[in-house]
Amino acid sequence: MARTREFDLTTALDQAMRVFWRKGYAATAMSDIYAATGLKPGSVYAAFRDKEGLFQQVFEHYAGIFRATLPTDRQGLAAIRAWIELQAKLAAEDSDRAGCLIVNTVAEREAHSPATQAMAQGRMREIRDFFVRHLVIAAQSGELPPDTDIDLRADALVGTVVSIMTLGRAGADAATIHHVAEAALEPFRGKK
Amino acid sequence: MARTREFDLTTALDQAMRVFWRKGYAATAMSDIYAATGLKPGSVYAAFRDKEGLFQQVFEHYAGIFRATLPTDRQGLAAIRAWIELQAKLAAEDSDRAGCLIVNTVAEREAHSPATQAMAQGRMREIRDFFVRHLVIAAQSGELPPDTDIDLRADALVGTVVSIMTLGRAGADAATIHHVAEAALEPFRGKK
DNA sequence: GAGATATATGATCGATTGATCAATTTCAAG
DNA sequence: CTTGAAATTGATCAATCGATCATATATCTC
Repeated sequence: MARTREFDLTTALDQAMRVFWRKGYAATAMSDIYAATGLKPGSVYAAFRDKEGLFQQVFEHYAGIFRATLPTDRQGLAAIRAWIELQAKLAAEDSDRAGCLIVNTVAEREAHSPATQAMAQGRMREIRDFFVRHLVIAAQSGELPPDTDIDLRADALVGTVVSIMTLGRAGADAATIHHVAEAALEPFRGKK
Repeated sequence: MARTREFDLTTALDQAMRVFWRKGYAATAMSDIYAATGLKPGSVYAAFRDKEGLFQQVFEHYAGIFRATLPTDRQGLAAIRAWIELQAKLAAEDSDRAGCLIVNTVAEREAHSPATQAMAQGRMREIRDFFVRHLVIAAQSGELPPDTDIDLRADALVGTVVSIMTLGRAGADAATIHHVAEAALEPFRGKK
């Protein structure tokens, strides 16, 4: 019927992702995308509709990768601790200082359409749900007191992640980032 | 000798500030500045050199206002508590969802020149110094144990502020922001 | 192989970007 | 009042923005 696509969609999304991730949406020009992917305008627009469409697919691509960092082999406080420490490590080691595309996107709110904003808010909710889930497990298993304020602890942990990501993007040094993570895990200290 | 300026520099900076604050640097067009200030291109460029020069003066203008929010009538933990709670209140009530221009600027690092980045990093340091100063006072006055890890506590508090500002910009609801503030002040709870 | 159809290409679109400029206006010094 | 210097104005600059297009090319179905 027709000619086949010569480039790999996922590879292109991955290359475009790095640009949006590092530069942000508004500061990224389509010419940056052409340079990063090696594609020409026509191919990009045929495959991704427009800049916003490209970003949304990039965002979903990122969200999938990001979701894979959530631990599945632990439960309760161990899962929370492991993930916070992993993210702190990644943020402290990230030489690109790109932060987290989800946090970057909700923070660059003005530059995005309502539809894109909603996508990003959805992913933020997903992060919060992860914390709630494991906090509930911890409270039920006796790791945390039964009267633990789950909402407060979940919001505080979301705040910690946002902070770690933003500090990473801002170029804060590793010690600062690890201190933030360490302090955030203090309320769970000494509990198995 | 010459014609006098017809507009007030500080007023213009204040009007331009709101635009950069809300939209970010990259997403702000000079035409947005003309609209916000009522000035024409020639006047803006004559007074502020270029977009970067304008932003730097806007940034200094903001930094002055921001510094004035730091409490001077309290010391030690009371000062820290008061300021964190004030910032949480401001972030939760901010209908513009603009966040904090200092945090926004370090987070939008890629869009700024090294000189502008350095200015923003300097202000971040200033915030940290505020925490260090009052933590030292608290430790010396017995509000905190003498062996308190000042660096860790200061970094954690900086992280809290970054988190509150970013969540505010992201449009998080008031409860989330207040939860972050509340959890951050927990290590100091019960201490006079 | 022929025809149909999707993709690749790169020139090019109008709009907007940051910035400049000549012309005009205004004010202070002499 | 004259004169020089600074400020205002609005047109306009080249460059870049996101996006489109006609054309050429490649692939699948028949």
